[in-house]
Amino acid sequence: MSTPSAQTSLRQSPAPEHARKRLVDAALDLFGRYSFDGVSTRTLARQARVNLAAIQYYFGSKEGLYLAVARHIDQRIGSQVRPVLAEVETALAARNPSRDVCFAMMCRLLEVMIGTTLGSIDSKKWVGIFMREQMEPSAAFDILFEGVMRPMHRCMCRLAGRILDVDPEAAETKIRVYAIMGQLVMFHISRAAVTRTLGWQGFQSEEVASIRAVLLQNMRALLGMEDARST
Amino acid sequence: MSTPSAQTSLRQSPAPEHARKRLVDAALDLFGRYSFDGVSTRTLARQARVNLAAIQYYFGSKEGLYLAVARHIDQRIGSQVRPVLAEVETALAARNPSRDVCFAMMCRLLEVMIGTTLGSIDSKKWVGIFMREQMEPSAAFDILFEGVMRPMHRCMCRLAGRILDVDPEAAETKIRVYAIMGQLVMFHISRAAVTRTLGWQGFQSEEVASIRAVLLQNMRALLGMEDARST
DNA sequence: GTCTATAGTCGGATAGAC
DNA sequence: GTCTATCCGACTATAGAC
Repeated sequence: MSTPSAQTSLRQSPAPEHARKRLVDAALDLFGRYSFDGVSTRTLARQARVNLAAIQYYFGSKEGLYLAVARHIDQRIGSQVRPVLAEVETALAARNPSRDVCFAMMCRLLEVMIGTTLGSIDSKKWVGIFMREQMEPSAAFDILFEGVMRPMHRCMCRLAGRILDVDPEAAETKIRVYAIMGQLVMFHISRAAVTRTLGWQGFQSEEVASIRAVLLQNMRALLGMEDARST
Repeated sequence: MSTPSAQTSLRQSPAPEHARKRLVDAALDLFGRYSFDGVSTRTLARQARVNLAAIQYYFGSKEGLYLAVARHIDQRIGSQVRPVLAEVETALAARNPSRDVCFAMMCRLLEVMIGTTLGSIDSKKWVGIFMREQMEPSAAFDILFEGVMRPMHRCMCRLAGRILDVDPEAAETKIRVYAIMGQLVMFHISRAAVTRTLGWQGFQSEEVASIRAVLLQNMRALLGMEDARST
């Protein structure tokens, strides 16, 4: 839309030459909702409003398109997450942050995770792909795991290590951090169950706020930070 | 095997007339690993060592087989879970159990969940179906949700309500219980990530014990039961 | 770069013999 | 109840015009 590539008047194709981008967008949506096997190349091409042959032309195969989507997710989410992680790592390396500061950073990471997932409108698309890769890893798993999940987990382990005064590399620490992350993951995985149980229509800002409040409260409890808490 | 239906000698088919059961077993395994769309009827028939037409004959369609699998899971898991839930409900209704007793029952429910999932050998099969239905509900979701998940969640909410002295029907209580459940769900969903991070080969009894220990510890923290805890 | 047409394969389902 | 053979639609991928 920003590049006026065609001087001719209106064509049939709404966005000239951006077939590649439109394919990735459509694939992100459709793969996220219905899984790789659940979407046909015809459906992808139709939703992207490109020709069927464009998938082979740009990505070599349906699987190539899927991997392009994984890289897209990694870039999109990574660009939001990695700066924050770098900040925390710097703080951990340079200074010797106090327990309270580490806890604050831990909460910040949780906020980032909530913000990029539950809080984001288009999160439902990539979260579906992300979760499915967790359950049934393909070549895309490495991209997503190494790019986003492992750095986040490692960073949280270091913070938890300082807060709890335990070895961040210990198996128990890693498990505890996974358990913490699991609380958030639950609301993605079991979205249908949660909304049905609570009579929600979906995850609007109010519902997300309720979840965030519980998760922050739980973070405090799980890291032994509760000094004078009311329940 | 128990019904000697054929008086003839050994046939090609290893189990006479139990085509139906073998199809459900194969479908449980294959659907659990590869999802509904990821498995063809030919693959199903081959693994079940039945004829291709048997799927239509016994279940009407591939989808019919899938629903039969969902009912099978509901029966199989329900038979283990529902008696415990009934026990807890009875205890809650009849007596007025103390906080400690409620906490013990809460831990018991967690143990049941771990035992039927992480602790069970063939759990990986049905857990995959269960989780996929959570993400992408189909007609099978109602069977699994109403049969197993909702009763479990409701029961845990009642216990949590007494332990925390809050309304078991309150949205916050429901969310807190979902968060608790999420800790366990995480280790199913992110099995690949967890094993890779921890250098595990899978979830053997030792690994499950590590997870159980953390989850029980967290349960204590999340329900405010920590009187004199070290960490 | 974009399109049509089609190759070649595999999918779920069915008919009808036994 | 079980099997073979087959229909027919849908699939991914490709060839080649423009």
